[in-house]
Amino acid sequence: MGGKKDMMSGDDIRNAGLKVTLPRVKILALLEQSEQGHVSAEDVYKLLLDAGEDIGLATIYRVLTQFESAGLVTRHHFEGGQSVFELDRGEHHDHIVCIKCGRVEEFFDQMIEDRQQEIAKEKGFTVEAHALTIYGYCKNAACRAS
Amino acid sequence: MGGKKDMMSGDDIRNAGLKVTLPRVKILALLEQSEQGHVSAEDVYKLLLDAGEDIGLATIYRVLTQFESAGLVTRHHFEGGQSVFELDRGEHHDHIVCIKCGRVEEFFDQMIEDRQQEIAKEKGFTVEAHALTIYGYCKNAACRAS
DNA sequence: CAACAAATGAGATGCTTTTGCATTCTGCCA
DNA sequence: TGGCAGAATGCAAAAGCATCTCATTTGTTG
Ligand SMILES: [Mn+2]
Ligand SMILES: [Mn+2]
Ligand SMILES: [Zn+2]
Ligand SMILES: [Zn+2]
Repeated sequence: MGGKKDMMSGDDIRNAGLKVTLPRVKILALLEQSEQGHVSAEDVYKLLLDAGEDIGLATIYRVLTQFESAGLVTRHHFEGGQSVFELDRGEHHDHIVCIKCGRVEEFFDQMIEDRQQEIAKEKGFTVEAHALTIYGYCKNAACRAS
Repeated sequence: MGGKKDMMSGDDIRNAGLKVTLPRVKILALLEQSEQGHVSAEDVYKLLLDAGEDIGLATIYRVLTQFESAGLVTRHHFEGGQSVFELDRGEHHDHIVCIKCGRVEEFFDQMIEDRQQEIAKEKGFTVEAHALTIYGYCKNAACRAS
């Protein structure tokens, strides 16, 4: 349960019951190689354009949503309007985001995970998901000057 | 730091550097008495209409945003499109939301708060804010049937 | 390689939130 | 208390993000 995975391929697309099309392959590859790992649909659109792939924004949204349903991709709702996507490598984690430069770092803390379960139990809830995002200034010099 | 506050009034509006207008008074009163405590701008709009106050939706958004800047109100970005607002009574807390009926409960856990600080420190971040929301099914019978 | 279903692109559309502007209201002072 | 300047409001238009429609193109399978 929740194993690792390093490389996504056309097989993953096929296994999701989707046709292996050029847009899907390119989008998956981009997520794979993406510097930051956390990108908006528009980021994907522009990065692909830079790479010479003119794929419609509507298709990007559609594909990302399909990938999400298939469990290949995770969607986050950080502050700032646009949804942010990242490849789902099977290991849950939460995020800490720099509100100055946008840098995103990941973390996983079992203690926090456990406490959430306990809190939910106390309140009679069954946990399906959770979103924890810390916002602050990263160590970057330029981000320090508040 | 972070004291309690039970009743908001025109003074709070004035102290925020805002004129005490009917829309502002009504919106603040509604948040004060609101059943659920967590309402969208449209909720506010409709509830006020029901109460016979026809205040423009644009004004509601403007006022809520101003209240937020003034620290009278907190805005949350739960899943589901609309922003959710609540009166800021000065005591930080996080939320657990039923994805079936929408019920929102609040909790505060010092252990989770502390761990976040530690994690941020490890990563060289200065924490400015955080958002933790647990999603699941509440104890309500109708919400149990997954 | 034909045939058909699935997928794509471009633009329309939907929804939430913000903004521009003419009109109305508040707070303040004479 | 009356009047004024600036602030606030309402309405409609616009903006931002995401989804949908539909004609056309592209995988996939036999
Ligand atoms: Mn991540
Ligand atoms: Mn709350
Ligand atoms: Zn930074
Ligand atoms: Zn419920």
